[in-house]
Amino acid sequence: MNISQLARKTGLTAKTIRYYESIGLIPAAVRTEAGYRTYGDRDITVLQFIARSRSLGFSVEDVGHLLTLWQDRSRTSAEVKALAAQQVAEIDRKVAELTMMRQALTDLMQHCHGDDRPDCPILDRLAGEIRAGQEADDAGEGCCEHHSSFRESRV
Amino acid sequence: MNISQLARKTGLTAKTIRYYESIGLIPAAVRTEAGYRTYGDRDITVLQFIARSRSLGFSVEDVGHLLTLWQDRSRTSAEVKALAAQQVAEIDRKVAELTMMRQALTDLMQHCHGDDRPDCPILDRLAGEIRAGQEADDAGEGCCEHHSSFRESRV
DNA sequence: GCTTGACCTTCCAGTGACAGGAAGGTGCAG
DNA sequence: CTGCACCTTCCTGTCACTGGAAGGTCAAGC
Repeated sequence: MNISQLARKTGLTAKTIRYYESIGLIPAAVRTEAGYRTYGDRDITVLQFIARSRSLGFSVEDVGHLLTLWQDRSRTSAEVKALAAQQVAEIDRKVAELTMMRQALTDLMQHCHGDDRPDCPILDRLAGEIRAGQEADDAGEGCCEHHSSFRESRV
Repeated sequence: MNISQLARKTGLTAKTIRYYESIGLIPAAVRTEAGYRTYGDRDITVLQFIARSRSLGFSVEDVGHLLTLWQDRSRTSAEVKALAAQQVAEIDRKVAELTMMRQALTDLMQHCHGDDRPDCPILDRLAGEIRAGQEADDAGEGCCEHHSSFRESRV
């Protein structure tokens, strides 16, 4: 089986498979005389394992760990379950972060009439101006001040 | 005001501010004779606007758009609200994706006793094996086959 | 034998939004 | 004048790939 056949059977791209080989996630493939990579049925299973793990949000590094555990006959199921639990916790963290963003955004939108007029409370609030008579707390600071805790991460 | 003072007042880092200048998100700062960037109070407002927008999940490109709208006295509030709505939709999409991942993960975990024994249904299912007597549908395919729709994105 | 087109190879660059660090210049207090 | 904190630019690294260039290989059809 050539690389694009394997790609088709696993839902990955040939590029991705070569990439996984290059970073050592999978061992180097056997080559034909002409240098073409050849694969067997075992490789389909391995790459599907990887694809499924990635689709569950595990990082490539985590997948490497999972592959090791999978090959290791002496590992305990508790180890694997712990990794999965950690992944669930990470997902929960991201959902919480996104939920806070969503709340802040819809709060902003609620104050905006959203019509033809140029006056826009969303921009005013992003700039730190709080319109009189709408919220009485804080003086030009604190409206959306979670940003240090809110810094980037992967889905 | 030097760059690190501005950084402190906005919650960004000096690196980030220089980066924003380098990609043209903010105009080039005025320099002292020695080449130091100097900033005024207006810059605090602009950078806070940027920091708040970023913390709401807007991409740097989106923030550029928001800044343009902010400066543009003739834009309508509807335009801004539409951008915010788009951002909310994006957040919802990510939450849905994460929620599906979470569900699939907890389903897997539910079948794993998580003890000292090496037998692990999580790994078995990632590899495509469905243990007899637990689920009768599908034959080695289809268990977690959403991966094409599940491919990467930012929080 | 020759061409065509689909495959395969390697290598390099780009993505987004910065962070880290090196090498060197500046400003000011003691 | 000696620290030390700050500033500058430039280069590299992150993560998980993707795109593309330049070139080799294979099988089919003429």
